Amino acid sequence: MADYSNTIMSEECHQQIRALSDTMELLSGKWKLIILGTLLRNGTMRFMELKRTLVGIAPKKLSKDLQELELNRLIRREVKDTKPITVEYSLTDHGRTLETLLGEAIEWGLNHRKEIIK
Amino acid sequence: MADYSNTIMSEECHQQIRALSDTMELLSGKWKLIILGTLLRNGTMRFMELKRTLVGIAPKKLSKDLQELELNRLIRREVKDTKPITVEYSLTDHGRTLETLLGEAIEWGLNHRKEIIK
DNA sequence: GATACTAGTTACCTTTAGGAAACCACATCT
DNA sequence: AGATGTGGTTTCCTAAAGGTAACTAGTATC
Repeated sequence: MADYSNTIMSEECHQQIRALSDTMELLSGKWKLIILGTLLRNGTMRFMELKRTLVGIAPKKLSKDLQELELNRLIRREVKDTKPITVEYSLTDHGRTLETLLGEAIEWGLNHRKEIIK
Repeated sequence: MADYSNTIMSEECHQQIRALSDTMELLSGKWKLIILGTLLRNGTMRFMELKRTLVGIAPKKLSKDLQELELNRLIRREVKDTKPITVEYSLTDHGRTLETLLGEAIEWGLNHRKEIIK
């Protein structure tokens, strides 16, 4: 998406910006972080469980975000042979590696609020 | 902006989500991270210096993003009494506290690329 | 007086993100 | 046969993000 190839800087710097953009793009949007956070806390959840927990999300959005997260191997989608069929979503090991980063982003956000209020 | 007040979860969890949303909202967008990164590397820069370095950015966008970053006290705007007047932008101390977080986001992004390729 | 550099602003247009409502196939329950 | 629950998809619409181009005001230079 973002292409800064014309931007004046070193190759190493370009790599870093690309990595940063990757990370941001993956987590950007109104619901992705909430979905990840919810799965991080609750473990495995079904589609309708997620929909009921994330009050206000449209099924279309939930479906689309889950697909994107799955494509990026942050979550796993498993169709269970129950009747009616249920679909379980859970974090992958790779998805769980986000936990520390998110923790620090939360810390920074809390601190930022203090900075802005004062 | 984002309001998850209906979402089913504890108050503490709400605070964390708010903090995370704050952080993300601040850094989201096509250019903000690049602007911050550029100022982090180069120190103080003028408007036109930034515009020339960030090849492709429209002056309108640069101006708007700089205003937002200034409102959030991540950068400082100083009008110099030169002729013609010049305007210098630089990170605040608070802005510099982002460095470690960005560093980890870069690390995660690099690792994520390896994970996706394999 | 025309040109150019400073730091922007304004008006207009396109693209993307996201929401609302309806619908689908399949299965069970009554 | 009709209602309900599963996990979605489709269509339509609105709002926000971002790009393009032209324009401004002030100063200095040719």
